[in-house]
Amino acid sequence: MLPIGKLSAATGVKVPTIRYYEQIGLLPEPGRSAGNQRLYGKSEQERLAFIRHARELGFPLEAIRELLSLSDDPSQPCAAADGIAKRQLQAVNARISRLTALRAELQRMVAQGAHGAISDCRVIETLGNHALCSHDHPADAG
Amino acid sequence: MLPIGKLSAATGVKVPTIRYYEQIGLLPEPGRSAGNQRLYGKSEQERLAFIRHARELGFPLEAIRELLSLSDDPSQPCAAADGIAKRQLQAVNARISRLTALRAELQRMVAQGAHGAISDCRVIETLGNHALCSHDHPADAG
DNA sequence: TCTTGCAGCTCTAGTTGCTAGAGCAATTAG
DNA sequence: CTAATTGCTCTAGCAACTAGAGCTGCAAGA
Repeated sequence: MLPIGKLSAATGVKVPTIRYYEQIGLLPEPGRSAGNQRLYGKSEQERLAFIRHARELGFPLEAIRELLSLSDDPSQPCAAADGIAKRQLQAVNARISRLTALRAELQRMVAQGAHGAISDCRVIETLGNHALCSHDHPADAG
Repeated sequence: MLPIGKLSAATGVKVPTIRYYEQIGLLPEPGRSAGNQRLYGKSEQERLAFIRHARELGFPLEAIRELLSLSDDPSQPCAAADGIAKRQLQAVNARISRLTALRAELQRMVAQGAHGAISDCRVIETLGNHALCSHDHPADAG
């Protein structure tokens, strides 16, 4: 049985984050020591490792909650979990293409270089004049 | 002189967002009509367009605040603005490479397909077992 | 003129995924 | 036995908005 600090070290999830996950119901309330300190077993550690890995892959906590509830019921079909992963893949792809377009524009801005005073600064001018920018931007900057 | 709704339509920034920008000091307090409604002129509209464009490029509001204060003083050298843009470009590059790595792992997960029940679901298994994943993940999922 | 209905106002609270701090109790190392 | 570390609860804060309540302003049609 590990106290929270050891669990944190073992999984790489910070202590307040573990307590936060418990608070929002991603982790079950663990047993306590005589002195009221949380004690975790193997299954909680695995569950937390699962959460951590999914977070690293960019899954939002709500998706992780759904994946956990699926895996809590092993008779469920796999398709739901697969769908969640596919949505996440699509989201990542969308963010990559957004960012690639942004990079192109930033590179154009920076390539002009820093010459004189602000009054003829390409960076400021480019940002101020949307017409100088060839493409149109979607709503979210990713 | 435009009321806030027209300014919103003209710039593509939502009405509550405009008020929020005023509240945090990115936009000056505009003049008001006899009935206490905000009225905006050309310069505020340009300033807001600048903010919007920079937000679309992913600049955080603090960087935008700095760019605005630079452009408010046209005798400042351009290098500072250039540095901000370069930092932003680096941040975007970092996020792209993070996301590209994540995409590879998600693609591997999804490529296994949805076969039977959760009990032999590749997605769940991959997330649960970090050892199955060849690379190590940095802290932030981007 | 009246009235209807949209637009605007202020204020508070919620979102996501944590992080930081206060002020205390428990445990552990020396 | 004491000091350092770890743990506890609780509240508040971060970015960058978004949503809602409950009110007022204003323009246009009947």
